[in-house]
Amino acid sequence: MAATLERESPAADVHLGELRDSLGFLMRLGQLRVFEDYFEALGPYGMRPGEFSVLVVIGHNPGIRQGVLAARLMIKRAHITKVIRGLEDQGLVTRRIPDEDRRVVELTLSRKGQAFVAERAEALHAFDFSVPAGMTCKERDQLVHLLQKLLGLSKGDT
Amino acid sequence: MAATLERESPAADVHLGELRDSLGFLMRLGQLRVFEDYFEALGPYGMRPGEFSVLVVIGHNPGIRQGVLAARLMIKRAHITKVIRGLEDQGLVTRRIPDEDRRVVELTLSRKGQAFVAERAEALHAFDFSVPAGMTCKERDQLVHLLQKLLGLSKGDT
DNA sequence: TATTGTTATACTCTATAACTATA
DNA sequence: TATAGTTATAGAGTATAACAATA
Repeated sequence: MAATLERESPAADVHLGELRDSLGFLMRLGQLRVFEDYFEALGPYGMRPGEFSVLVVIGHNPGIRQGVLAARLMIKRAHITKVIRGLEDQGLVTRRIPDEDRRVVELTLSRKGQAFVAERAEALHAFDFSVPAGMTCKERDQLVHLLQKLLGLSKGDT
Repeated sequence: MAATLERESPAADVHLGELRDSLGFLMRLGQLRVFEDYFEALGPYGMRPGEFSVLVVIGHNPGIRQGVLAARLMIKRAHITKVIRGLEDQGLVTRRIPDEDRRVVELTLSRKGQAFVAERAEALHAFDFSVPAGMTCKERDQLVHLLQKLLGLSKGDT
């Protein structure tokens, strides 16, 4: 009963047909499922997945250019602008326009941003090491590994 | 160059830190990646993933109740109402309120809806059997299998 | 009272294109 | 001319709560 947020109907025996083997369909539903668990575990900490991943990546790449960040996170340029401004307004992120190329924006975590991430790192870590219902720990690791391959992260850098 | 829709920056060597092993993060990016391929392959056919999966499931479950459909597809009741009305306006779906329980709505594909799905089934099938760049066919199947486990579809019905 | 679906509202995310300033 | 970022606008998707009809 903790599986779905809104399980007012028994969706048990529904025939999915070809969707049952569709990677796109399974990825979509799988993401919803995992995010459900994510919000259950981390919602109280006031972190939304998208924004938090932006903070983590900036934290690991001080001075990263906004466009590079957007490309890596598959966020559109027009959208990342809004996200970054939001984080800047909260005092979590610092923008800097370097003299070498005054078109680009370099991003860094502020003291407050570093603290914000640090405070939530443990909860995120705990969640990431939890095992989804119905899977073994080994299967979870295998899933993570295959997703890394799908995304071309297998032997790339951390 | 076919990988990302908007690759205006070399997002190559970005450090992801703990995100690299985060199931939620990987599922989110993975879904975006797969949907990118999906739109590239099936966009011309005028199918959006969400709506199309609704049609396929109704096709495989004639007379399915709206609430059951929503629960299975993890769509909120308030949202499925709009989706179904849109499909009804296009003449693809038929709604029926049975006399046994006049609260519920039973959904069926119209002739036109059946044709719509049939016309696109082959393209979908071809896409679902394609292998994402960087993966072997075996790895793709393994990924599908693990996602089915994550979603509790392993031994359930079709 | 509980259930099913609907309506209304607001917010997030995405998509697109036009714009600026810099190179 | 090309690039990096911004702005504006529209649309899709989602979340929430209040509501009507029916059970």
